[in-house]
Amino acid sequence: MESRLCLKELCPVCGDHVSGYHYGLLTCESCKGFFKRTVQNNKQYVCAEQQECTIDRGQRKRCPSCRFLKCLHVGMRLEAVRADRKRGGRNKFGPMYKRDRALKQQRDALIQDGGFRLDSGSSTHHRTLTFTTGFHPLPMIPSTSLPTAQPPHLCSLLPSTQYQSTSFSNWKSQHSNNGSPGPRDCKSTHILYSSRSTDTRV
DNA sequence: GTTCAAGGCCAT
DNA sequence: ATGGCCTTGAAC
Ligand SMILES: [Zn+2]
Ligand SMILES: [Zn+2]
Repeated sequence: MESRLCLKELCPVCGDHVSGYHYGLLTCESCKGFFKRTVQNNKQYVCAEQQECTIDRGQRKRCPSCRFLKCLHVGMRLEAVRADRKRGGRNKFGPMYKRDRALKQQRDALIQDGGFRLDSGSSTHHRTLTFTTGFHPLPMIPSTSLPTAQPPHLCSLLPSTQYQSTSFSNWKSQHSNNGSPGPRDCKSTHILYSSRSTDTRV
């Protein structure tokens, strides 16, 4: 029942339970970590099939390539991964997370408020919609999750291509190497100046 | 002082 | 490499 005490949403990537907002939307803890590792270490995956692998709780480990692709397709944002690796604080998505939460919360309130529970026959009298919280009648719920966000066209999201967008997307060092699978050593090698990029954490 | 998402740690 | 849990820290 309670939407907050359980977060009954499912991860749009793998279907596992979400643990909160991560890099732009609600995802599970594992996909959060996977996305972070992938972007931070500039991992390059190659699908052994045709980029059509099923990503679910039990198979998400099987094809990192399709998993990362799906991460991007569902809207996880590269720019939410900090190139400078600074911890804590709030990024520019903070307000959006808050609004998205409010939307979901209100939607839930409507549903539980008899929104879709049409009286099972009998009384033909219209029930007065009492908004417990005193909210105004919402025009309509767009149903989509993050409407106000500006989803970059999927084209520019693909890591396989050269050009990236911004922030971490300067893609650090795509030129770092070829052949050797190890971008690694991000810990010892402090890459990049403290670039501010699009991450507006002032 | 509280939030809570972003990064770090480390046992699988 | 994965993912559960921990620490951090600007916004509120
Ligand atoms: Zn997931
Ligand atoms: Zn695949």
